[in-house]
Amino acid sequence: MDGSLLDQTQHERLALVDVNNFYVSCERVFDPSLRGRPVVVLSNNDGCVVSRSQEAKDLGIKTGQPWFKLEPFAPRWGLVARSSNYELYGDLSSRVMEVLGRHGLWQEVYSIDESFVGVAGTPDELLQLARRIRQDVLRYVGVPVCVGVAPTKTQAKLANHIAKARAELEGVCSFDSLAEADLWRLQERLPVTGLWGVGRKSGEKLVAEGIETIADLRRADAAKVRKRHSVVLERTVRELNGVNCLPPTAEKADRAQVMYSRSFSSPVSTLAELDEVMNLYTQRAAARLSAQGMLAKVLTVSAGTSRFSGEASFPSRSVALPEPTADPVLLTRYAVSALRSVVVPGTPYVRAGVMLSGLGRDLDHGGREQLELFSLDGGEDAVPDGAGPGSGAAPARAADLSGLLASVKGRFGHAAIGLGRGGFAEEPEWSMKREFRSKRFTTEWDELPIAKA
DNA sequence: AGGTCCC
DNA sequence: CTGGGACCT
Repeated sequence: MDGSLLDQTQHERLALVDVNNFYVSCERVFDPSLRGRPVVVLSNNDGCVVSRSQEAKDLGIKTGQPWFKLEPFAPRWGLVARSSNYELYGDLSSRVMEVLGRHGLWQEVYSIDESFVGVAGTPDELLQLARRIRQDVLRYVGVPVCVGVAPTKTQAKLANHIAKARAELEGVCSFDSLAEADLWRLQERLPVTGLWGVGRKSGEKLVAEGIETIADLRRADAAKVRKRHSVVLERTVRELNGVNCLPPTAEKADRAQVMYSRSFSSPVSTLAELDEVMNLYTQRAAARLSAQGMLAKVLTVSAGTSRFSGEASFPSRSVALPEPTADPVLLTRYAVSALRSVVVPGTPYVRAGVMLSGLGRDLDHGGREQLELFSLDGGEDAVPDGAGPGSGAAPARAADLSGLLASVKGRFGHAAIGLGRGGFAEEPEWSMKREFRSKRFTTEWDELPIAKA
């Protein structure tokens, strides 16, 4: 039956919306000169390709390719590289999600650039809605998305792939608007590997059993698939047949650990520099910790030399903290001395990290995310409510300090304040290489785009 | 704990 | 080709 012509009943469906070439698309929002050209976004330290524009894909560039191998060809190809700018991507991501949320009955953010959205309507209405979603994201945020609409998550993923692959669909594919026969024909031509939930391993195994296309898998006996493979794959089969069996991805449970680990642009071998590194990294980790309202019981520091040259060494050390804390001052002190105790001066370290674990909820944290700047300086405001006489003045101060740091950074930029070297505006020498980073147009006051009328 | 998958 | 997280067996 051709849904779009005959079927006027209401359906509840899922839309899977994702941004095309997300990082590259973000870069293009603020730099239109990148449109229509091959563009790649590089990983930390400008190491290798993590996102490619369509034009870059057409050149045969693969994700994971090291930039230094590509760079010589860049001028000839007109290829442009950008360092990753996660502040920008994170911010644009939340704007995309906000727009999607307006259109759905419910929303499940699946990753930085994709989201499931609950939709309902007749087949025609669903198709219109999908088109409107695409238009709105383009108009309000400026990035292109594809939309796949179907009865189950697996099918919605598939619909989304089809929307991407077939230009004539203009970024939108809704199963209810396809004739059943056309849908089968499409699935007969698509390899089973690459379907959501079918990775390389099970893909190979399926092919060996004669299940080569998505249509083959859809026709397969679910019970047999479960026996031979797994319940996961059984669910995929059932989902392909229109039976919802993937529950909403669970609310993200509290993290078990917070880690901040980076490699340097150039090796670091002096204690003074390693102190600086620990200073900065621990403050980053502590900020994340307190943003999530958690306290840590254990701190682990580590450093590492290059794996490629000579004797590799990966010194690390864990410290049990005297009490659960998120206090950046305390944590930084422990981190600096812990790393000092395991590191050998003169060794060329290329990366270091701080991990906070043994996490628990900070019970005193509820609803106090946004601390006012002046709550610290005197008056009754300096005494947090609920703190009885003699009880916990020190932890309260720590919480306030985290909030204060976050709030100042939010208002005046990341370099505005910090402990020790953390507050220096100038980047230290070992800072991650991000030679081609665009401005943080939407999250730093000093980097707002300027419009001239 | 190890395997698999996904982003 | 790197790392992290989630889920399953």
